[in-house]
Amino acid sequence: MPNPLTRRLEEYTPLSNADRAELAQLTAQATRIVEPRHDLIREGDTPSVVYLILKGWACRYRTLKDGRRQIIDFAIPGDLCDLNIFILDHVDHSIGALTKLAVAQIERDELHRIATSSPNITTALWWQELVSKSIHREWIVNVGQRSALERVAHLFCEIFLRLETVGLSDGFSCDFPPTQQDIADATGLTAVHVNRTVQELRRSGLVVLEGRRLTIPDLAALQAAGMFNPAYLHHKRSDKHTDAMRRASAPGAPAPIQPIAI
Amino acid sequence: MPNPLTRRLEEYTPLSNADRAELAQLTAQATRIVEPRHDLIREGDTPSVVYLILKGWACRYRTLKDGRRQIIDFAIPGDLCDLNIFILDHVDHSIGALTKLAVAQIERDELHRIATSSPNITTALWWQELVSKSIHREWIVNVGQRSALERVAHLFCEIFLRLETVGLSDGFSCDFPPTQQDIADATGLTAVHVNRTVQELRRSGLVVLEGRRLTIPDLAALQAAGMFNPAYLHHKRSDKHTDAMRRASAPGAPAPIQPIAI
DNA sequence: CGTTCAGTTGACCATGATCAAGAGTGGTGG
DNA sequence: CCACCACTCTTGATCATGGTCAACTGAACG
Repeated sequence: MPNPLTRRLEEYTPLSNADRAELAQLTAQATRIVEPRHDLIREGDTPSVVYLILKGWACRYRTLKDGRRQIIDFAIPGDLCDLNIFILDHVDHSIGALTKLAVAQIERDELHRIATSSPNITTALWWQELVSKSIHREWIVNVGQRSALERVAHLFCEIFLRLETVGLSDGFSCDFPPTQQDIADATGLTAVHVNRTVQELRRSGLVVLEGRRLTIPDLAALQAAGMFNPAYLHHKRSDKHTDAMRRASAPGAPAPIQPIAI
Repeated sequence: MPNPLTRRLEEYTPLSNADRAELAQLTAQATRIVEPRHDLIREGDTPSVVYLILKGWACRYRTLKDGRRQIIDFAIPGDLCDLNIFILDHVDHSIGALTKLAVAQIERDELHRIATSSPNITTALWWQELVSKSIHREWIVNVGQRSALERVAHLFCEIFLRLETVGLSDGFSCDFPPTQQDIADATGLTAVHVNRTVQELRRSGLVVLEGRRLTIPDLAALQAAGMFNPAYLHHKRSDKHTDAMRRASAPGAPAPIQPIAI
């Protein structure tokens, strides 16, 4: 079974055996362990390495001066943290461990070497970066427009599908370490209201959430309840249909993607 | 006076005269005019060009099936739309014109040529991409955690500073074409409540908003009211302090940024 | 076996939504 | 030039979603 990063990247680009070997090597870099509820990176830091999550969950978050906290995104195995250290000079958000966390520390130079030698990997890395931006956009919609029930349902759908693409679901259930307070911070609700909302989802049979494990008996139903449309995740599978249609309607069109140098 | 794109990019990287000439050429590409309230790109499209906003305002947005609309970001002169067409195969959001809009259409190949020949420009383009991602993050915080008054104040601060960096403010006022309904869609409020909130901001002397023009008599006061911290915009000026501190504390450190090929 | 932390429940409250109507403004065509 | 239309802004009355505060339960872990 391939490692999570390889699985994620192959979600987008077909990789050669050489590419896979390169990625395996990345994964084997110096590993750092972070204890639950400790920070991997803190706002204002200027990290010199890129972190690759090998095992465990983390969350990106920002805090306001008066203590309010907003979780910006969850990070799961296969996610890279802060490719942007190549460009921006300090990180603008913190990353905290939700569980015990194992991360590979990838040196700038190492990543740079791979990026120059394996264009497939580079494209796939940027793909991950852009998908995570698309996820940000969806979160703005989530907190801005959806009701409490929709928000929580939507979050469950997203997490489940993202875990699925890295092989961390068994088809209808997955680990789910965030506490109700974490869900609250991610959805812009309070923990009390998240509790009531989760109970409602349970009552209507849409989710089973217990013992840090999430089960979704009927994904389509939960998606409907959360107004969830997976297109924004830009997964291969969810794009298949659109892809096929586009190729059919634009016969002479898309050459393989032209990578852009940076 | 340099064009808005040049101004924006120089906010990050010093550009050579050759770089500036290249950018001027980009700006001189085929121009497209879009009427107010019409779409430049629609969700699901697979555009073959990158748009550069020359004049006017646009907004990125997503809509839910039942008509709810969330504005994800405003786009102003100097903003590039969808650099990601190099990687993702369909756009996941629409871009609509708020005013009459003039955009330059930059062909993939053209951009690719410049990217390979001018590393400074490439870095600067990716910088813009990453900053806009950071802005997305801040919007999640805005809609997720802030009160109505804070949200609107925060939006005003952001827009004002972004316009300032492209030379579209006179120090304390700027154009502001979005309607109160647009502000509502951007902040996750209703138009009625935005109206009351704007009135409150007016009453306390924090903003003057009339005739599509925004005036901020006391920016520091408005920033305080909106819990606004400009760090997330990654502007040169707001980073100066941190930069200086970092250089002082890490003597042997940061070599010029290693661009990563893609 | 006590302490801690997540989850749960209830009573009450407030922010912001909804609905509806009217006022101002600008553009268009008769 | 004026009448009309469309759009934005404004205001009031009422309502509902979700917040706040506080107490209690239960499981996990030393």
